[in-house]
Amino acid sequence: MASTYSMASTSFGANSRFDRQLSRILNHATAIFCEKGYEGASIRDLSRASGLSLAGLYYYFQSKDELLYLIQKHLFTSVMERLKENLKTAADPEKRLRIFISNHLAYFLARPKAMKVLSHEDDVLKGALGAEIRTLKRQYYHCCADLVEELKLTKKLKFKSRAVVLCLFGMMNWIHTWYNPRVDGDAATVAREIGNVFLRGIYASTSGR
Amino acid sequence: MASTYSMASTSFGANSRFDRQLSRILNHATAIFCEKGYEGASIRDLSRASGLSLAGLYYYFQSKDELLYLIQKHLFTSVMERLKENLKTAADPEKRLRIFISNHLAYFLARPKAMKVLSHEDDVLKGALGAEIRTLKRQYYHCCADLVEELKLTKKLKFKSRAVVLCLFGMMNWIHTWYNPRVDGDAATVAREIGNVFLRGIYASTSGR
DNA sequence: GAGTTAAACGGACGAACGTTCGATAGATAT
DNA sequence: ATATCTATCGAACGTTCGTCCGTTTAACTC
Repeated sequence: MASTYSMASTSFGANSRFDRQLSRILNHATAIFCEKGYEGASIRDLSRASGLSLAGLYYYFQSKDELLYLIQKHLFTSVMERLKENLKTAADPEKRLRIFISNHLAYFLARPKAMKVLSHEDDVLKGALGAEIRTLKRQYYHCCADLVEELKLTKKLKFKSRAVVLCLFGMMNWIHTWYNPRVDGDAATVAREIGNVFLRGIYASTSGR
Repeated sequence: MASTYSMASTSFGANSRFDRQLSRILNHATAIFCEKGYEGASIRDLSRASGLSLAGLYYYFQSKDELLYLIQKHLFTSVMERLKENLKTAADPEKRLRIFISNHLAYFLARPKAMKVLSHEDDVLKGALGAEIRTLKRQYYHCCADLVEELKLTKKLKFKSRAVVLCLFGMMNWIHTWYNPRVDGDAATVAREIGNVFLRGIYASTSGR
């Protein structure tokens, strides 16, 4: 009974055979959770999709909850990892915020199904697993909030930080409901457009109304 | 067997005793769908919450699907009704767009659970019921898109209309994940803030980048 | 090639699911 | 007083659910 998991960079990270198979299963699970929702998806759906038996699947995880936990945890740690790497290349506050936006969109528009699972099954997990995911999410939020605060101080802007940061997340995360690469261009294009709206939106606000 | 429903203005509209009871049930259903999600919520949960038996509930609707349909349909028609009323009071394109935003937020921040059900259970309805809801949604989207287009022409602005309209919806609809009236102020306050970010965001864009 | 571990399986468990049937109490109409 | 209709109920139907037990095959190790 293998009970520790290792995570690498691409997809769900694969070293040993166990990791590779688990990765395959998590990818199938992501697709199914995306299509039917966590509650609407059954382990039997996953069994059909992955070609493994019901009992065979349970060799790789302990419960349906843990399945969702593994997916969400991997996504948060993975996008955060890339963010930290990308932020090293710039010191200018505006550029750094643009990097956050393009990192977020590049990562999640390349994984639209994962994006939906992350934002749609946001508060499904209860107990310890849910608490851990919420912690990761809060860390990611604060990365963005810090960048906005940095910019705000540098340019002496005036706005409610909480509100505008959550506006930015709204613009970015709502995308999974409408994005079509053929109509809307690639991730970099959308990142530039959202960055434009957001930065102009907060730049003009040096006075009250 | 009663098979036609009437809808009035407040909550779920109540004329006859039947309508009043149906309204009560739909309100309970909204709360439960909000808390557990459509798939995760059971008719038994609704039975417990409403104090009616399982079989007694089915006197008021034909299926769980129809329950969700009734909720979503009422919300769309109801918010649209108010919008049209409110738009009568202004002719200036910018004011009209601000009215759309404040109408949307006033309506949905007063019904946070309904807001979540509407955006969270967006694509669960299949078949004819789902198609009808999607039509209502498209109409509502176009109301907003037309207002943005109006403003764009008047002020000779330059941007991808589709992208910015969906950015606006993103900001507005993401709110159900974070809004706290004690921290973030009332609906009018949030509407002003989002309106500021959005309008400044699109006003500055008369050139390409 | 014997022995051990890893990986998968069939088949079942009890519980919960959406839905329906036939019965019934109260109200309304004749 | 009788008949009809509205609103409700208990009890069950057939499915599907997540999970687990015992066993078997496949893959290494020595």
